[in-house]
Amino acid sequence: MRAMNDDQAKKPRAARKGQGRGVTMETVGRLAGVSQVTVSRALSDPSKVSPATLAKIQEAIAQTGFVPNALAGALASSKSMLISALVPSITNIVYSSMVKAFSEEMRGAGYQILLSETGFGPEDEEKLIAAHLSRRPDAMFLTGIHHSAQARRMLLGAEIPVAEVWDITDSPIDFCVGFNHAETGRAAAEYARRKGYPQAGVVSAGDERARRRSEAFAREWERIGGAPVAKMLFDAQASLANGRAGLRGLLAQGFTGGVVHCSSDLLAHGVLIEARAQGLDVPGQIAVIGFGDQDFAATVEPGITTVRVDMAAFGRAAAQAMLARLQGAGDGPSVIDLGFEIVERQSA
Amino acid sequence: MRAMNDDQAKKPRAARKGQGRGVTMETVGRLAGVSQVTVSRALSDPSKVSPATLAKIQEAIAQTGFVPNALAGALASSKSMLISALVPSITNIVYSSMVKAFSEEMRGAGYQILLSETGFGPEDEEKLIAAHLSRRPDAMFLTGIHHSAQARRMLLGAEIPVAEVWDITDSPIDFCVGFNHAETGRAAAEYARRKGYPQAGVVSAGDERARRRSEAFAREWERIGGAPVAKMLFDAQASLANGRAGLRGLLAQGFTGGVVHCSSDLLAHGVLIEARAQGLDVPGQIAVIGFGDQDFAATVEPGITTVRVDMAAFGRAAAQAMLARLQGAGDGPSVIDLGFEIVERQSA
DNA sequence: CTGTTAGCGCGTTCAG
DNA sequence: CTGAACGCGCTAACAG
Repeated sequence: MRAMNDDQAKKPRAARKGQGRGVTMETVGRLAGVSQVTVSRALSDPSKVSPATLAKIQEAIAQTGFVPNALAGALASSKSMLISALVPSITNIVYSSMVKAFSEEMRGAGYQILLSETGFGPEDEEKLIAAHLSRRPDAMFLTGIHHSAQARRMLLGAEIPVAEVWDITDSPIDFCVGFNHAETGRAAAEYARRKGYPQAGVVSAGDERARRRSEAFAREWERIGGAPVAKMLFDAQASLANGRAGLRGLLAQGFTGGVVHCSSDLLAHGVLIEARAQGLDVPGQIAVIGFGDQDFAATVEPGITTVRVDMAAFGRAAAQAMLARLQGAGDGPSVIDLGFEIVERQSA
Repeated sequence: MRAMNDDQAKKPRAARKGQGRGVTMETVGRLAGVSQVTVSRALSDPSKVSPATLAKIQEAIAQTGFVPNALAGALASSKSMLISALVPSITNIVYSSMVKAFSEEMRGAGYQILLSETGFGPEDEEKLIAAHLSRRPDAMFLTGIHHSAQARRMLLGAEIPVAEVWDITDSPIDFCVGFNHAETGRAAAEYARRKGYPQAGVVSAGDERARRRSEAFAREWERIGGAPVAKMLFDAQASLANGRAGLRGLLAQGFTGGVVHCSSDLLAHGVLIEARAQGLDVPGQIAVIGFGDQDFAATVEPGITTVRVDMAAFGRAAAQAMLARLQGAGDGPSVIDLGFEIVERQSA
């Protein structure tokens, strides 16, 4: 290991004192001619130290390249300034833009984010939660509202603010921010019925919330008089390729034309590409409704009619509510419904 | 704050003992009739404890909901099992897929990832590095090879493995894994020349490495006899909209047809969409070369000819080299060039 | 404004 | 196989 140029690699790190690392407040204090506590104070609240000693301390810090040990600080103060965040997937723009906004907001208040992917399904989420809690985060950001009983217990036991984002429920662990997924499906169905499409199909990715949106669409469509809905339900994540395959599958099921409700814009885009490849007119023969209003939805031709949800807003709202709790500003609302909006473009 | 139902919010956390939190190895030990060390041993190496006491300890843990305090553990052992990672943007699939692969690999070895976004440009990267180092990570994952002198010094002082990923250099801080960006531009230029396109244009996003690829393309194109290259250089991140605007810009500059080299597939896709919108034939009138081989590149019509780099492989390679160093397996290579490959499709 | 004294919860010796 | 003692680097009272 570079720079680990000791003879005995097994030797505890602490034995390598006096080198670049191992610079503590004690070291800095000695160099500045003050005690360790004074250094601590100078760092946490410079106004509690005289300008003269402050200067000496700062110089000593610069000379030694001292970097405070946040681990020790957290242990002593019971404040880690760490927020742990769990998302199904960081490569999915939907979640990454959510945590991005959340992180930026939290960083502004001095917090750092410990981020992990849970994959879909709460199996190993439990182990991840335990691993995260062992770092003693000051709060936790979770995606979705479905967590194992054991997970809930651990979270409650941790006695920290817990945000459940991207979905809402009446019984959050602590508080939740998001929107009603089923409602978006119903709204889309109503919109599509109004437009008078003869048939409807759904293409859905293999994620529980996506399914909930699709199911709601289909149920509502049929409830308000639509013909039975053709379905293509994938187990995999959404992708353009699945969108294309989705339309082909619908067609193979005897779907002859009408509206296709997709659980994401990515799938919708795939449907669009396949429709064009097959010479089908959009929205004349195939109309498409997506979900998410990702930036490409407005840019492709034809533009994708979709359900807009502001993921960045979710992240920000979660951060604000969390910060309020962290600052002990009482409990605040525990269900924050940010809603959604249907954006009409050319595809449906 | 939920569950923070003390009267005095100001009261130190430590004062709330005997509740759900504040369960320590001491607590567990008392319940199991053993000392704290024994609990520690039972957790770190069950074989060092008799089966009987092990069982009692496990029961006590289950009863109390004990979660080990990794902060204290790290402080005592100088091993945080934390890896810090810095990427320009987590919403960019290029980087997120890299860290995803990296994280999965590292998690397999028991490490967790502290992830932050640096944005582009090394200004605040420095502060972020300091913040991360204060958590005493066991190693660090950096994107790119351009870091301030101060940053380099801190990193060297930390005496931990440092991976610089996504680009290569002969003088890494510790080790780097990636490919030669300029080389991809040159290879693309050579490919395009061979295809006999009459003119060339570039559309580039505002990121230093993207620029390096574009510049190399233009220089090589002109060096091997091509006509002067038209350029559309954006300051912003790549997007479909910028791709469309890029082609419009090129056209406005008098570019009448030929090959367009894009710094990413996203831009290339935008160029494709704009070409179609303007009734331009691809690749007859406008040929397009992208970069990245993102999954949609093969799925759109026409398929995008692009430069494939395996980001997941970068993440994995970085993790493997890092783990080797973490396990003290000597230094290993310090420059890991994973190369790239031109993927020919219909767009050029 | 500054120093002293105690822990924070856990690993790591060293004895039994 | 188990326990006592000590220290990791820092914050939190309490004195001066």
